[in-house]
Amino acid sequence: MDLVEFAASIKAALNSNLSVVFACNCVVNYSGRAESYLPSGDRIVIIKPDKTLIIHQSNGSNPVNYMKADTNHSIITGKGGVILKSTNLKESMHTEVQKVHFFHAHLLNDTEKIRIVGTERDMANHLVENPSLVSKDFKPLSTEEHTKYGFIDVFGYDANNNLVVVECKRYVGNLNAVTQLRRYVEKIKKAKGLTNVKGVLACPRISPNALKMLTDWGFEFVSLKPPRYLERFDKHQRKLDF
Amino acid sequence: MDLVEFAASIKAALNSNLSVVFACNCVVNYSGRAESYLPSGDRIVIIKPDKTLIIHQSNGSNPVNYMKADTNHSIITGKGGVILKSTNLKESMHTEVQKVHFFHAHLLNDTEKIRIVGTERDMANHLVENPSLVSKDFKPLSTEEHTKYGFIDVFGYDANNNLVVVECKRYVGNLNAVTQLRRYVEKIKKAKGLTNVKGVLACPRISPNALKMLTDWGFEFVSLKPPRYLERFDKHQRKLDF
DNA sequence: TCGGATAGGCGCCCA
DNA sequence: TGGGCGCTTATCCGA
Repeated sequence: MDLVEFAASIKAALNSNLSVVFACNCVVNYSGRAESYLPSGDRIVIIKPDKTLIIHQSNGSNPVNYMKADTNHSIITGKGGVILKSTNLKESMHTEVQKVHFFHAHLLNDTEKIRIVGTERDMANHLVENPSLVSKDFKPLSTEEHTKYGFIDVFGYDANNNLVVVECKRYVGNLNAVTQLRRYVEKIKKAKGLTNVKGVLACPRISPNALKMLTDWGFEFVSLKPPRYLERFDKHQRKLDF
Repeated sequence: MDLVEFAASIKAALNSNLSVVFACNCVVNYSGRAESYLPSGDRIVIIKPDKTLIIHQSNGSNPVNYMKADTNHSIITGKGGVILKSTNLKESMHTEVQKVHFFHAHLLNDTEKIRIVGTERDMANHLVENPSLVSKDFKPLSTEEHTKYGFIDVFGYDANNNLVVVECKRYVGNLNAVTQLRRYVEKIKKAKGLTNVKGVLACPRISPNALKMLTDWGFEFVSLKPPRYLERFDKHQRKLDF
């Protein structure tokens, strides 16, 4: 497809709610929350009906350049090529298109949303249903994250009526997770005027540095994996293989 | 393109280092770090030469499903449709393709890397070159992040030879930034046996809660925007408009 | 809209 | 390879 046809096609598509997909040789400049410059090369460009623009190089799962939804896109044709000019309130991007490898504009019908299981919230609910995973004497009170004491994953008491704060992490517990737990414990101590508040970090495993900081601060580590209710699908699928 | 042709085309493309781009109606199942299920709908699918797979719905800048680089992709054809089976060491994904709207496999030549200005590191360098932005008497020592005391943005002394630790944030300083700064200051105090170590959080602005915690801990807020050396490009481009 | 926190975060650097 | 952390983080959720 030549640049003249490209300019006409993309102009038409941008006035619809089609999804635009093309590959081209281009130069990209961005100015907004930062500044960036990407010299000439072949990339894949997608403009979605919500006016999100993403530009992908041939590696990695993140776009090299992008503009968020509700961006205005316009086409400027000149002797130097075609420029896709994308602007919103705080940012602007210029994509100088030199050569178009292919172009498609297609209506995508999709009303579905992804369902994900195995999040931090799922871990918290799992702990409330199985309090012995925290400790023999743990009595959970709530998973209400937005208490007035902060956004705490699980909250409860031990046998001596000491408050227990549990922070869940899906993956490896690190220094940040420990400081977060510490912040919650201190907040509750101050708010309630208590000196004995237990802190528990529940995650599949924990980094050595984080474990040291955790024990230095008198907190506990509980090994816990996120629940995986759908794990059967893989086996199920295998049965359906043709 | 019918499913038979699609199966043959994608098989051929997967054995090359072409970038594969297609739109289709599909159902996606994922199992790995979590589990997910995405019912039938039209999406854009990209498989890159590095074997990254991304699936995009018609909104937002992130893929709804994805597999990272170095994933193995295979095609299974059956009476129910074509299944793209993607697996790596810890994860698996099944994309059941029901209908193909378009398909492209293209060689993308791109050796360029993006250059970004206005990062946190740029802020740190800017402070070293303009120490008075921190305070009248600030004498910067280094921007070496990976000291044995932690990954500290800027490090220096004040007029009384007190150590000063500066943490930079590109955007709004929040509770997490303050706890991070606090962790660094405490680590240095302990390691060096000091009682007077200053902590400075440098960012464009700061949330009220974070400011309270910052001052409670005796730290300081310095208002600082990330430097934007390339800001002229936009004006420059405007001159070049045809 | 802002603030706080998660994410199947990703990607980069360094020990 | 794993830990630590920035990111034009994006996205969600509650106040």
